[in-house]
Amino acid sequence: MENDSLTDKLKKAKDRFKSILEKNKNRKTPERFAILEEIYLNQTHFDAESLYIKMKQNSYRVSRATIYNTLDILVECDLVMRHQFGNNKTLYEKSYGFPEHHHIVCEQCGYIREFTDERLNGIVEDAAQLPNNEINRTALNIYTSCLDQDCVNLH
Amino acid sequence: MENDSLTDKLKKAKDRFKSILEKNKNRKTPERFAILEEIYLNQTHFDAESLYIKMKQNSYRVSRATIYNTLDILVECDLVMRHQFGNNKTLYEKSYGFPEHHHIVCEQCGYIREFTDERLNGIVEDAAQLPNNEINRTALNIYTSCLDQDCVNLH
DNA sequence: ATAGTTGCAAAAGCTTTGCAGTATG
DNA sequence: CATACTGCAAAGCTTTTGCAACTAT
Repeated sequence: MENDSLTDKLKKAKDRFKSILEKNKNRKTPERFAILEEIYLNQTHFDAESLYIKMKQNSYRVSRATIYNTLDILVECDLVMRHQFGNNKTLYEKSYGFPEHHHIVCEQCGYIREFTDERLNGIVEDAAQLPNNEINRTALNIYTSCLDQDCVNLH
Repeated sequence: MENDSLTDKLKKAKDRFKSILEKNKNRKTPERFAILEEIYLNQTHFDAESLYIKMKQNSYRVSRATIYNTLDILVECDLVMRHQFGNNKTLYEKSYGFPEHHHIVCEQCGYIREFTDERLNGIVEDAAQLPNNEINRTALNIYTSCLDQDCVNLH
């Protein structure tokens, strides 16, 4: 599934969303699917406001309230991940059908790179050994600075 | 130094703060040292507002603006670390003289545990290998849920 | 003396909430 | 046709900013 095209991934995400909404007796409104589509056909690491603006530009009129509400649901459904990279801004990222990964964030220009490392699993499992707990998610963020002046242009 | 008493650590933190302020030609105001003292003699993982309230309760009157300003400086001086544990709140933690560690955060009750793992260093070094970058800090956060109802009481 | 700091209050930025109207099941 | 959902605007929270008054050097 990780080799699917963008539209394949969108389709699978929609199917998942549909079935979870049905299971939970939530309504399958056009707004919810339009938001999911906007997210899955576009770039990763976005904030709520940019998503709002982008949908307005695409002539799809949704309110901010619906954006926030739907993002909450999508996170709950494991279709979207919520991140915080140290600047008091919440960023989101499509996640269903994409491999788990971690982030390297430049504190100067905000550029975000992704990486994976198998060894992390062992660390996390060992660390979280405590009765009555279950791991929901793990975030490993590496914050860097560019050594050159023109940080933004380098990436 | 990691075996020093709280007051020893405070003293060393004050010395460091003093010398960095002098080096940068910043003023050594009583407010700045009062805030440092409040932080170093108290519990870890606090937010700006609680610090503000606590100082007011201790009859030390500082403005919120000074709290935020001083926290910025303390972070810059490596005397305090800034954290975000996924709930849009910035938490701070005294750090000078305390071993580096990572966090396990219960998403239900907010309880925070700390852990260390030597193996992480290798992962971080391998991940961040890119010219013109330098690592400022690394945050590994494990988010959990309690499986029991009375989550808060269990910890 | 002078410029860095403080305090206060206003403003900014992001997110949540209340409510009237709408549309899904 | 009942009620979950949407849109809008207001409110809430945390953090930042502007400016006059103060004080460390």
